[in-house]
Amino acid sequence: MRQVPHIKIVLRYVPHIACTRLKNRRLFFNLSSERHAMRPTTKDLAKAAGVSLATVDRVLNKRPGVRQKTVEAVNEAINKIGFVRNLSAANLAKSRQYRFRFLLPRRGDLFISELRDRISEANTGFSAEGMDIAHQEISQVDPHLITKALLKISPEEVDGVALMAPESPQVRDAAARLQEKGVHVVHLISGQQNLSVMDFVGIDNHAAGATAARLIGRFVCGHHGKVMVISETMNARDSLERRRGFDQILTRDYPNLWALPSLETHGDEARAHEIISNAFANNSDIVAAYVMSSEARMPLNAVSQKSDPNTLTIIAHELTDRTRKALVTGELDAVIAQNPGHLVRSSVRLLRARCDKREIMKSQEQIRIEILLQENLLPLQ
Amino acid sequence: MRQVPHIKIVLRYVPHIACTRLKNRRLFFNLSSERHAMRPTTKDLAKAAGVSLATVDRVLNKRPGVRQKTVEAVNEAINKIGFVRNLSAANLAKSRQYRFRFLLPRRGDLFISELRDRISEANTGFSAEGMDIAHQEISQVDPHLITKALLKISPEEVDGVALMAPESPQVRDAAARLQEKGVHVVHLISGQQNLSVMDFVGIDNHAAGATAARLIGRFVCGHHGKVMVISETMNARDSLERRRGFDQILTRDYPNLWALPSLETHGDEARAHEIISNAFANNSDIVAAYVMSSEARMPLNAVSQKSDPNTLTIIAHELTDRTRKALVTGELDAVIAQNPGHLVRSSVRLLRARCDKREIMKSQEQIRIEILLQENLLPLQ
DNA sequence: TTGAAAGCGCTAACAA
DNA sequence: TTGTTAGCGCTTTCAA
Repeated sequence: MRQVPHIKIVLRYVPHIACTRLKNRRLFFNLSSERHAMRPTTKDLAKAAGVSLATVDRVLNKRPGVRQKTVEAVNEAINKIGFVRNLSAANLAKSRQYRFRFLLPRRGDLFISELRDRISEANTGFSAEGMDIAHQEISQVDPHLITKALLKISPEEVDGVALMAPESPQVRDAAARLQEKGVHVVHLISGQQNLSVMDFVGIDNHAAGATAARLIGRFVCGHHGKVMVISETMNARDSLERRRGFDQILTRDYPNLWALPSLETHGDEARAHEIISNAFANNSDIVAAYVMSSEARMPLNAVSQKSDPNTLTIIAHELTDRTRKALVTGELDAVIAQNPGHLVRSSVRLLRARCDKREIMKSQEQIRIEILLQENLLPLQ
Repeated sequence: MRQVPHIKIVLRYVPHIACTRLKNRRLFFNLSSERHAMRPTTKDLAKAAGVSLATVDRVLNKRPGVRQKTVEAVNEAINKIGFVRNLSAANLAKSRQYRFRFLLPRRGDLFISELRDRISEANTGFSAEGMDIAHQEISQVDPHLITKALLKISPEEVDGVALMAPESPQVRDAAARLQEKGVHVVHLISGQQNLSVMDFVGIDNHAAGATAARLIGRFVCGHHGKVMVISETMNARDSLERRRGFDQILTRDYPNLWALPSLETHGDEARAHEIISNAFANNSDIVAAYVMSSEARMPLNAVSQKSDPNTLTIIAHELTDRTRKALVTGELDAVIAQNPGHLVRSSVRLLRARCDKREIMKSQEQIRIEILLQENLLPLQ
């Protein structure tokens, strides 16, 4: 604790002593001629390196047109004086605006609408940081239509796209072309993961399937029987991966259980009821059901109508009003979820990092596979 | 898509067309005399409201000294022109620096060191936003010492404190006095939750205990037997709440299980071994163990030494190197965790919001109760 | 109760 | 290859 000289002057500069204000500290330290506690600025850095502000800026932003020797001198000075750039100042000076678009499937149910809500929330939350975030729905019936929607996007209007669409060669090409035009693309939830250079935001689907199998295996308690697996479609890479992960654990660790071939609802209510009824009719010993797709409403309705949820172990994906209710009533035994808010914010951070040519903390952007039971549901979420 | 007049001029202003730059847009729109797409600034707002910049600022920051009528005029103008303040500019102009301190127990093991790592990570990550984050260890043997440590903190050196310490009247008083001095305080992990006006960052411990009971109940599969409950101490409010939540679910839903009285290790390795050995000696029918405290290493070692983890269902708290390994080998059946990175970042956001007198999004700051199995562990974390 | 004006630290157009 | 300089949008001091 240092003595503050001329305390009245200091106080005069501090109308609301809530948090430290550098300006005061500047004054304070100038008076006591101790400047070390202030954070060095580009100006200090320029002085320390013996160059101009412009050169410092060039080095900091890795812009070309600086001699290697000068670059080194600046970098040395950075370490020496412990310079940390002020992001607020940089953002202000750049006056950047980031326009990001989320492309979501038009045919979506509860989970998509959850996502939409998080997107508009993100738009509100990030708008003070110069972001303009919106979503747009695209038809998913034909990869061609997705491609068309992608090609319509121009770098003059959009800086980044988060695409939620099933993988296909056409879509992949269109996304690549978009990137070349200067519009950054991340794949959201579905689409390729780890495979391409493009970023993927979503859970590891193989692990998610494995988690489902583990929960079912443990919850079923050694009973022998069949496990129903229900998906919207098995054409999507994410469904395939979930199924692979599921089968791997089930066959290895639970010989008492036998997983039936995947039932595909195609998002059609009537069809869902029909194929699920049939499965129950043809298999009297179904002890569990795994609802694999992100829209659980229809399959869940069909399963619950045809069976006793108290004796059947049911696991579904994603937390929506429907699955939350099912969890609370005991209709569902567990939900495996990826947090929509996290998905959206992670996409935004990734796109922004790409725009700024910044590296991202991969580990912080990993989307966790959440296991939700009745007991660990958060009251508000 | 509008036609851009004088495209060459525009291009000249856009050396790296990575993301939109407002400046160009300004130029662009000025040329085509369409200004509506630009985000209004305080200047625009001042003009629209017919007042000066200073007055606008006073209204925006809810500072006193403005006539009610003027306030209303400005607020109307905000809605009319759709003004959204630029946070970067505000931060820059304020040159604020936030100094936050995490006070952690000195006697901590793996989980505390995990927290420490996240704190220094946060310090790196947030330093570009003018934050200076550090941690400090305090002895927890005597509430008096915690109180003393709290009272030593001065608002001239610290803007906010995240306190991880068991609740006690003395500590509560000291924290309150600190707040009065202008140092904001949040309680981290332990300490009061919901009870006081002070913010709490951590999981709902009652729900966490209930989750543990549910998992044990389901994993044990109807076998009859006793459940061992191990804690560091039962003097802490968080342990009590976990125990309450645990008992509630176990007695209500699993009459086949009987929870033994809590064993208290007091963080002592020898004692842990002794009391756990005794418990096994006195109860031949223990089918599960719940390690309730955040440091699971010692209890886990003791339990594993005295029993066969393959037949015993074990649940512990927090993801550390030890529990991660235990999960992978099957020694542990599940881990109930609160993410240390989230805890730290949430504390920082809360403290910052308090410094800025901003409201926070309660729902976004809720710490989730994670259930971790072998299958949903993230590769890097 | 209000307003004018000088910055905050960084960026980028332009000059050299 | 480097430097000078005018802002970016907001805050705050001081004067009125």
